[in-house]
Amino acid sequence: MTPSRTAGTPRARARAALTAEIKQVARRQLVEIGATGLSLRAVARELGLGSASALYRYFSSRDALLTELIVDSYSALGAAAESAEEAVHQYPVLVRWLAICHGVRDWSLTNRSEYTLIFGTPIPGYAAPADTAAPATRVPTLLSSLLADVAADPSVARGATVLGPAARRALEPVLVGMPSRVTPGLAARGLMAWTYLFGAISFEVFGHRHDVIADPAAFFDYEMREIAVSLNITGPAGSQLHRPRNRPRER
Amino acid sequence: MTPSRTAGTPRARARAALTAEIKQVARRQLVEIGATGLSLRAVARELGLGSASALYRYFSSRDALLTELIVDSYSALGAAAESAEEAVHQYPVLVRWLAICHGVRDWSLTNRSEYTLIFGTPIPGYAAPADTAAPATRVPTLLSSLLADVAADPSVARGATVLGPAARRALEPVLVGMPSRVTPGLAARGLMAWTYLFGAISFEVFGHRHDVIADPAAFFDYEMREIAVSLNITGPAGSQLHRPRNRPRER
DNA sequence: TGTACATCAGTGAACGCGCGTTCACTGATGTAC
DNA sequence: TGTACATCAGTGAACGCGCGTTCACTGATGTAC
Repeated sequence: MTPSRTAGTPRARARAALTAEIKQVARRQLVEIGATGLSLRAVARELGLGSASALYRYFSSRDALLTELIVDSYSALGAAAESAEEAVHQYPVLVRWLAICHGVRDWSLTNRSEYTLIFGTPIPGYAAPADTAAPATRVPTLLSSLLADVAADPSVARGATVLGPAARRALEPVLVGMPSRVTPGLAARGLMAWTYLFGAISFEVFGHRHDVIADPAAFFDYEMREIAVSLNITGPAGSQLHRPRNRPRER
Repeated sequence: MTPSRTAGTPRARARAALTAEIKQVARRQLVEIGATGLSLRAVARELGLGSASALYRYFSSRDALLTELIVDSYSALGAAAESAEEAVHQYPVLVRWLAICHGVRDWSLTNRSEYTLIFGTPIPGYAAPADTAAPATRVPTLLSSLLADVAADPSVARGATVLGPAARRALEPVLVGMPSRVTPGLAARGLMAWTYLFGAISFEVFGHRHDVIADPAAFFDYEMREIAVSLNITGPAGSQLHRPRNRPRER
């Protein structure tokens, strides 16, 4: 906040501040109108700028602003997942898995429009540039390293997960990036867990669980434990004891 | 096609035909611009109508047109799932489950914009009226009756699926509408299967599997078989023999 | 420290385009006697 | 069968609004000597 703590000249600081403010306002507007309706003129209006053209000093086009918002969203989601995991890194795998799941869900519910930006309907007429690819992999990467630990943990009972040749070939792109300890069968289960995690959250965020599930948080906890079982993460009997304080309790 | 086969006066027939044509054009435009951008003027233009106001003879507003498209989409999806199941109704549960899954997926990939309409980002500013509720339940209803058959089938090995009190309470709205034979544990698995089915399809339709899975059809078949296992639908050893002709083969 | 110049931020008009909806209207189709 | 009237389909202008982007510009801030 104080000038001494911020790098650069006053002008550079003002620039950085307004850039951030523009994104902030744009994010807020996404809630009401969605990505398709995001309007530079409306953003300028809310910022009190006399003209929309002023924004072109900060973003080269509407799509450039959208791209930055998308990159920021992926990064924020990745950071939320990573810090949730980090907080319980020394606990058993089940606890870490649940921390990631709840971290992702909490972020998604708190930042619905940003979640929608990255996991909702692709924006018509908008082609995501390459910049968005890297931040998009943060959660998958985190899950991969968790899988590696699952594979390495001798205390985890492991059923033989056999993968047919067709499924194995289909999964080739995933297997390439996987830690070597992770067997194809486990990678397949991991991909399914990833699919399920975001499928469940999308259903909740988009309202498809509205009249279906009375207590979404409780059911989410239940279903993620079930998915853990499918990952061969069988919670230790005393896992209740290992659960960190700020995880939702099963009621 | 011939007048004798169509009910009503010539005028009524013309009206029905144009109503259908409007929806057809609107559906086509959804592909390019999405639901938010659906424009009565653009539809009128493509139809060769001299003015957009002519459409108000057929739909009372833009939202009314959207509602009809949504209802139609739910109905078409439901019909696709039902007919896929019907074609293999006499086969074992596993075959029926897979038929439903592939039926839903095939329809969704063929009708991406309609899928997006009902399972994509909610349309900002649009509130779905009650008319959409009933057709939305067709697939869940179909799955419920499949679950009932799973519960009744003595040849299906059933592990005791225990549901904690919290998860059970969370599921109450679902349990109310379930066939009585379906235990809460099975209902929970069924809800998870439903979540997974649409989670996987949404990922595919929205492009999140693009650089991840080389052969989406093959992996989809694999994952739905895995989900079947979680439903305690263990395929009979000879299920290969029972698979109907037009299901994709595992390669 | 003071002056001259360059850089940057923001303005406001303009271009060319889009939209949903209302309304008074012209003509054609259908109906009742 | 023929006429008089009512219903309906489609027109075109208008209202009031929105948008992204370009461009010449004013004034303030920063920099080099």
